[in-house]
Amino acid sequence: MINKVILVGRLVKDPELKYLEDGKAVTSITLAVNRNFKNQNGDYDTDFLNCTLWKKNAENTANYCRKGSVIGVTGRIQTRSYDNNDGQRVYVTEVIAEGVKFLSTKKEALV
Amino acid sequence: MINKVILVGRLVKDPELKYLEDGKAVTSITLAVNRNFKNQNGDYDTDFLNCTLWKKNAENTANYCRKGSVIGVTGRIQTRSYDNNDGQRVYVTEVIAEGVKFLSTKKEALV
Amino acid sequence: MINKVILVGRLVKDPELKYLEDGKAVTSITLAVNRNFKNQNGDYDTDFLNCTLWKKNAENTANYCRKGSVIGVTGRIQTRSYDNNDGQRVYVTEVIAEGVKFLSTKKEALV
Amino acid sequence: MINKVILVGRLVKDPELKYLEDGKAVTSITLAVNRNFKNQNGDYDTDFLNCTLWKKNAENTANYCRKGSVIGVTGRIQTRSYDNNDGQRVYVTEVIAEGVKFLSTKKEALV
DNA sequence: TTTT
DNA sequence: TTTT
Repeated sequence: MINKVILVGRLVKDPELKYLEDGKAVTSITLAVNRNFKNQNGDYDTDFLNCTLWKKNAENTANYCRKGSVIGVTGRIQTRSYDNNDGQRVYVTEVIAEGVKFLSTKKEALV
Repeated sequence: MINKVILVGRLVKDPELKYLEDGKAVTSITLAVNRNFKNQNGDYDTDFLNCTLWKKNAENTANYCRKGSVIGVTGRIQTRSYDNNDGQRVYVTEVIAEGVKFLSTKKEALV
Repeated sequence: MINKVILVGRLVKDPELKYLEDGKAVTSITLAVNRNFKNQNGDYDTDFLNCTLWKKNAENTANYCRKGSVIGVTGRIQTRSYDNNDGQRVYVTEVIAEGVKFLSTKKEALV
Repeated sequence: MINKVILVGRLVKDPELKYLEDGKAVTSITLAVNRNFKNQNGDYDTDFLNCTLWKKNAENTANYCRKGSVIGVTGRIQTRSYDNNDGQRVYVTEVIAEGVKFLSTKKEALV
């Protein structure tokens, strides 16, 4: 089946790089993506989309991006669930990045 | 900014059509989208993705699709949050459909 | 930069598999993709989009698909140019497939 | 069927705005999109992709963008053919923009 | 938990 | 709450 996502948005905070026990790099980021159309009050809502980056994508993003950086992410939507402390099932939907593109001000980021 | 999603998957149950007070048609569906790669146990996981359809898209899907139907959805990811009965904030991520395509067996569905 | 294409359409003829001198498998297919909106005469135009598939994607498509098969292709748009026999420069735009999904009638194709 | 394209690239020259006899605004632009992977010589090729913009998208792009501006385009691939002066059939593939996003340096362009 |  |  097909599952493709393409996002361009801004980092809501500095990315934090972690390493799993097996040495794999991971970073979880949240992208603020402003909508292109106005709501009933006449202003633009924004969606806050969680993305998970792996390996080189994780390391590069942690190295080159900061809160406010504009980033393009291509990937897929993934769902998972877990039981929280209150014994309730929590459903999580996030974007798993397959590619990342740095689009911020600095010219070199745009190559 | 950019926020695009393209999915092809199967309906996990019959779609239920509702009408809001203002007369607008809505349908919430869940698409089962099998992944194209195997997990560590050697089988294919599937993601269950909630999509919201509006107006003609909602009505047509309710009329022409059933549990198991293969559907293509194009749209965007949206986030929203609400407080549940226990006073906890719940975060919801769903796909808002802009286009829907019926891809099931019956030839006429594929036009 | 970002360059993503997602198509679902029908094969206009049986795919022909070739092998390059280095042993790499290639298949060039044309997808007929019906538009979702009517032209001024009230009928649906269709776009005929050339796609190039490599390796396993090429071999599987040649093995499992025929004229009329419904196929999903994800990939990127590529441009190239060459000089034809009359010494004229010809510009070619085609889709390079990164993933292929068989969506035809037969149930097993849809896994 | 499904036909979706998402591009982020740079304008290769200033956009030229035209108006058809019926008053509709059109702009044809070419986006230079650098590939994310190296060719056999170790450098990055770039694809030059023709896009056609209509109405407000055409006017805004002509007003706010210049050669070198970074632009996001979402839309579909379209094919058409015509006979050139030498009586030869020429096939054209281009991207018809449905949405445009200005991503250049100037902060305000990124809202 | 939210960016310009 | 999960489809083939």
